[in-house]
Amino acid sequence: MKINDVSKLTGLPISTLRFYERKNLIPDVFVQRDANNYRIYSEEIVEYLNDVKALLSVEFSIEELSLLVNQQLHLSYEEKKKVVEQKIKEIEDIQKQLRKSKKFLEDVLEGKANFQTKC
Amino acid sequence: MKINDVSKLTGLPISTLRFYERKNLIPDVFVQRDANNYRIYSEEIVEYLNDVKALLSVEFSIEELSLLVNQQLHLSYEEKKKVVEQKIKEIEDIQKQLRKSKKFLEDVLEGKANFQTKC
DNA sequence: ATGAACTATAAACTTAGGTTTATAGCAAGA
DNA sequence: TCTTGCTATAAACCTAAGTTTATAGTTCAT
Repeated sequence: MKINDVSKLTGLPISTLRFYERKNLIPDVFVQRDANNYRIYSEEIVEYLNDVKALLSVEFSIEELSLLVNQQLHLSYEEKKKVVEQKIKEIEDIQKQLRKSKKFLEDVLEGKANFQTKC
Repeated sequence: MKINDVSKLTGLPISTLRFYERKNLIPDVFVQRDANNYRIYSEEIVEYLNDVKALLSVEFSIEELSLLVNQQLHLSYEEKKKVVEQKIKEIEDIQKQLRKSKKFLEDVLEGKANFQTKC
């Protein structure tokens, strides 16, 4: 697969795929170069990038995710577990916050809360 | 209340309070100027800013929120309702995404999924 | 009445997460 | 073969959301 195929299958712009690679977010196993220096991707990159997209979309930064992906070989089980459990906690905090915001907006709709009345 | 009090009560840096004001996120009713041009805030600003923080933290941009806060006087009920319902939908999408990401990380912990085995 | 602490503004700076541009080498169908 | 399209890199550019800096006026405790 060449970069344009990956872009179409994942919805990520080509420029973003190259950018993620520079940020070390694309392990070598997923991409090699052909005789013309074109990137040739394995099929598995698609599922991998879908996970990456999901994790980046809210809770992980590129830097954090890159560290996790690249250092996991050198991390002990306990260390990995700590990082992942911490992230799960962060997700739960965001979920809590979202429930509050949603409630507030629903109250606004019902006239129970309102930016205006707060003024 | 002066700006330092608001900062302490909300946890927002003074620079951020001034920045939000420049972005029209602080309606005039919450802040006036004294003889020295110092900002004098009403008590209600604290609750307002807590709502603002919650909404900004995930789903709203400053620009969007500023529009909503400033234009709501001129919006019909139906228009406001549309904006707010749209935002609620966005929140629900984020919630869905978060549940997926959390599941993925839990699978990683249990060894069911793994960045490494994906390589 | 003076120095430390607080307030103000404008403008420059910062960081993350990309996107765009300039330039150049392959490719593939008419 | 030629032209349209795909690929490459480096470097410049962009936006959001703040933060920092420079400069100046104000206030308060001692």
